[in-house]
Amino acid sequence: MALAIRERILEAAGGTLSRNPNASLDQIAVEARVGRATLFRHFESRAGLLKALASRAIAETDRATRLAAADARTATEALRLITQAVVGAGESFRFLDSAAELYDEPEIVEAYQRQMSELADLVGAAKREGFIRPDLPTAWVVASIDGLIWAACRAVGDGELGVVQAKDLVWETIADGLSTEGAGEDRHADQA
Amino acid sequence: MALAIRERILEAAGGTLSRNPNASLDQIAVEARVGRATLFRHFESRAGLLKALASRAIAETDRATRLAAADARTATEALRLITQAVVGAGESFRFLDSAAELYDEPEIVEAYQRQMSELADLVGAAKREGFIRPDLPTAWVVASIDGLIWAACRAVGDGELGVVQAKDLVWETIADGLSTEGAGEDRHADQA
DNA sequence: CGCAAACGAGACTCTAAAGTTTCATTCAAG
DNA sequence: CTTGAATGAAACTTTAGAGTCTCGTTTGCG
Repeated sequence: MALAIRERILEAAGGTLSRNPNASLDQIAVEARVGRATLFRHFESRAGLLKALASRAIAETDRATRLAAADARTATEALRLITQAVVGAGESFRFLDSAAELYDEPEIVEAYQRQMSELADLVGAAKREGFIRPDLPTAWVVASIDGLIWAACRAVGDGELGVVQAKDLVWETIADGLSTEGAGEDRHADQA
Repeated sequence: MALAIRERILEAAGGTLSRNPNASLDQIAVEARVGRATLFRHFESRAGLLKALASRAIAETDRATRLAAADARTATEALRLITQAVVGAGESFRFLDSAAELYDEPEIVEAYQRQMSELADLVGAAKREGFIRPDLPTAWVVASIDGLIWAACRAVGDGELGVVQAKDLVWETIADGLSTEGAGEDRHADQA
C-alpha cells in the first residue's frame, strides 16, 4: 500500500497548503494521518514534496490537454475543453499560489512555460478561426484566461459556486465578458 | 525625516515581497538601504510590517473608490474608474499574493471584506443600469473582476503590457470578453 | 506462526530567520 | 560647540521548523 500512502500525503499537502500556504510538514503529516518520519520516507524534503505536487498538477493538465486535443475539432473547442478541465481540477492547483519556492526548480518552471506557450499557440489558432479577437495581444488573452480560471477555482473552493456552474461561467465570460450583449456598440461611450 | 524612512521601508517591502513572497526582513532592510535594527524601530515585528503594508493598500483602494464615486455619474463608470485605478496601483498589491499571515489580522480581513462587499454593491447597481448581465451571479462577477485585475497587474509587473494598455484591456475584457463581437449569437454552438 | 518491511512516535541536531541589545556614529537644533 | 535623538553595524538570544535517527509496533505475506 506504499502508493496509497504517498497519494494520501500528496492529497493532504495539496489541501493543507491551499488553505495555509506556509503550513509546516508537521501540519501536513497530521492532516494525512501519517507520522512525520513516514513523510520523509516518501519524499526527500519539503522541496521534493512541493515538486512532486507540482509535477502532479502539470501531468494532470497535460492529460486534460491531450484529451481536449483528441476530442476537439477546432482550436476554439479545445480551448474550452482545456479551460473547463483545469477549473474542474482546480483543487490540485490552488496550492501553487504560494509555491514561490518552485521558481528555482528548472523542471517545473520549464514545464509551466511549455504549457503557457501551448496555450498561447492555441489562442493564436483560435484567433485564426475567428473566435478570439485578433486585435488583442495574445499575452493578454493568455493572462485573462489564467486569471478567470483562477477566479473560478477560488470561487468553487470558497463554496460560492458549484463546479459545473463555474465551468460554464468561465467560458461564457471569456467569450462575451460580463456586460449585456449590446455593450459592444457603446463600449467607449462612457470613456468620453 | 522619520516618515521618509518608514515610507522607504514600506516601499522596499512591497517590492521585495512581490518578487519573493518569503523574503526575510534582512533582504527587505538591504533593499531599503536601512539597518535591520532600524526596521524594528519602525515596525513592531514582521507581522506588524505586513499589516502596515496591507493597511496602506487598503487605504489606497479606499481613496480610489472615493474619487471614483465623486467623479462618476453612473455605477458603471465608477466600476471602470475603480478597476483601472486598482490596476494602476497594482504594484502596491502584488505582495498580497503571499500574505497568508494576514488572514489572522481581524482588522485587515474586515477591511478586505468590506471592500469586496462594496464592489458587490457596485456590481448590483451596474446590473440595474443594464451594464452587467443580470443573469450572472454577483459573486462570479466580483470574482472575475478580481481575477482580471490580478491578471493585468501580473502582466504589467512582468513587462508584458504597459500600464495604460492594461487598464484599457481589463475594462474591454470585462465589457466584451475576449471573443469577436459576433460570438454572442453562437455562444453555445460548439457545446452541442 | 514467523519474518521482513513499513509505520508511528518521539527525541535529537541543525539552521535560518525573528527579535533584542549594545555601542559608536551621524546629524540637526539650539 | 554641545546635546540628544535617530541611525547602522554587529553581536547576541530565541524559536520554529527541517531533516535524522532510534526503537517499539504494526502489517502483510509466505
